[in-house]
Amino acid sequence: MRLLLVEDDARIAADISAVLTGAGYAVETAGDGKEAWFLGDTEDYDLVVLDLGLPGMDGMSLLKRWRANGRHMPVLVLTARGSWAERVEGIDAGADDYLPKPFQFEELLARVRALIRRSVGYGAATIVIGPLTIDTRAMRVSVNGVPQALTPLEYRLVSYLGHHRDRIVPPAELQEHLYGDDFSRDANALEALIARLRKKLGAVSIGTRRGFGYYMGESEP
Amino acid sequence: MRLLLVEDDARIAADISAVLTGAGYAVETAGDGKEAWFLGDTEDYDLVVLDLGLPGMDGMSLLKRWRANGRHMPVLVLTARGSWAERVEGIDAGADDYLPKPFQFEELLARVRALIRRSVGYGAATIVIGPLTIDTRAMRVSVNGVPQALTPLEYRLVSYLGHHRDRIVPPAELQEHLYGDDFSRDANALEALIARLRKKLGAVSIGTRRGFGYYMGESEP
DNA sequence: CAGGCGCTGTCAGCGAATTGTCAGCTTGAT
DNA sequence: ATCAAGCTGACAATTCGCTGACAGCGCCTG
Repeated sequence: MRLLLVEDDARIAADISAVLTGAGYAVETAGDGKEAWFLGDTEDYDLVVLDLGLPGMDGMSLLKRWRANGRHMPVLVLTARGSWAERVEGIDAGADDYLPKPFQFEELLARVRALIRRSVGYGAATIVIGPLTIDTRAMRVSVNGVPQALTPLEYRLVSYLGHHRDRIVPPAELQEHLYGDDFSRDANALEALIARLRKKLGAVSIGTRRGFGYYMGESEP
Repeated sequence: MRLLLVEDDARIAADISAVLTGAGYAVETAGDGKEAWFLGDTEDYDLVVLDLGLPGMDGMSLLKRWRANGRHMPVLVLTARGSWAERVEGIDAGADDYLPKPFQFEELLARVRALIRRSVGYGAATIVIGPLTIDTRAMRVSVNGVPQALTPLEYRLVSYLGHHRDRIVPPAELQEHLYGDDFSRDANALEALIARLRKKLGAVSIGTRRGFGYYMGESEP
């Protein structure tokens, strides 16, 4: 799961980012409205956490412009001023949920989970592919009912492939979702990761189409 | 996805073309305004990348004339002079997005993706030619509903011919698309590739017009 | 603070799929 | 009939992806 965090206060951004990263999400941060606009308009995120009252561009108009451009990702709005009028305006603008500051990180996580579940699984919090089961709520994976201990990166990988089942995912896309914009990684890092994952899940789980990418589920020609 | 790149500087054109091709688009290049006008007016592109300041015909009037002729494909304008007045004029003329030079290729790709997504809305981009179906999103090809295992190069070849159906494509153009500027390859490499592809797809699929080139679909003189 | 441990990136080597090359053959045009 | 363009099968070279080992890093524990 790939998240965009829009927050101008660097200190707060770092805290929230740490919490979300710790929960297994790939988090990218935008510090001002312009950057947020560009990222949200051009990249694919599974969810946006948006703080109102940004420098550069008002958070509310940012949201409106995304929606006007047909961007439908769920947006969780953080606001210090939880007035009723603002809530209405925000929902009009296309916000999916509100969280008044200050808040507990627990609650942030719960709402993030709820929004993602609502948008990706049509209510279903588990993905089943053959003998493999991915519980996106508990972030656990089991094979033939036997729970597997996956590392955070491994989980993000199965999760992404699971959400895009029956589709060939190019390595570049996986890199982007796993590592964000960080281009420092060797291409081999991904291959090593996949090798470890296959060892844990059993060879049947992740398929390769040489020259194209990886997939889970039915995609064999 | 089929793109037209209008750029007079051959060196820059080659670079951009390579990047876009690498991202999976079928790219054609026009080096001057007249050629661009002709191609943009007669062929169907999913997006045009237009550099202003061309010889032969001003990019801005080119754009205006396309729009006047009812061509609605998205246009991404590249400009060295990102002045406010010019932006306004460009948007008036029908540009969908601006990218000031110099730019990172990453950013170009992101904007191209965004424009295409906005215009087609992730529509199922499948090309059907007789018994042959090309799913450009899943990068899969099937004959009479039976999926075929194609190698990356083979796929790029059918994809290109599919995008240019009913048109004779000269071997040189195919070479350029498949291999870029890399002239090291023997001319026979392409013929060998086509032979392998025909074997997989059935002989009916790719036609030869001796002395002119290859084609898919109908091509009676 | 030292030591241990789990996670992940890097490296090097291997095997296999993909693709280029070659030589000879077929086909179509003049 | 002749010749060049194009086709094809075999083979070689190259590239791609996989794997096991190792090392650096951060985190936890004692």
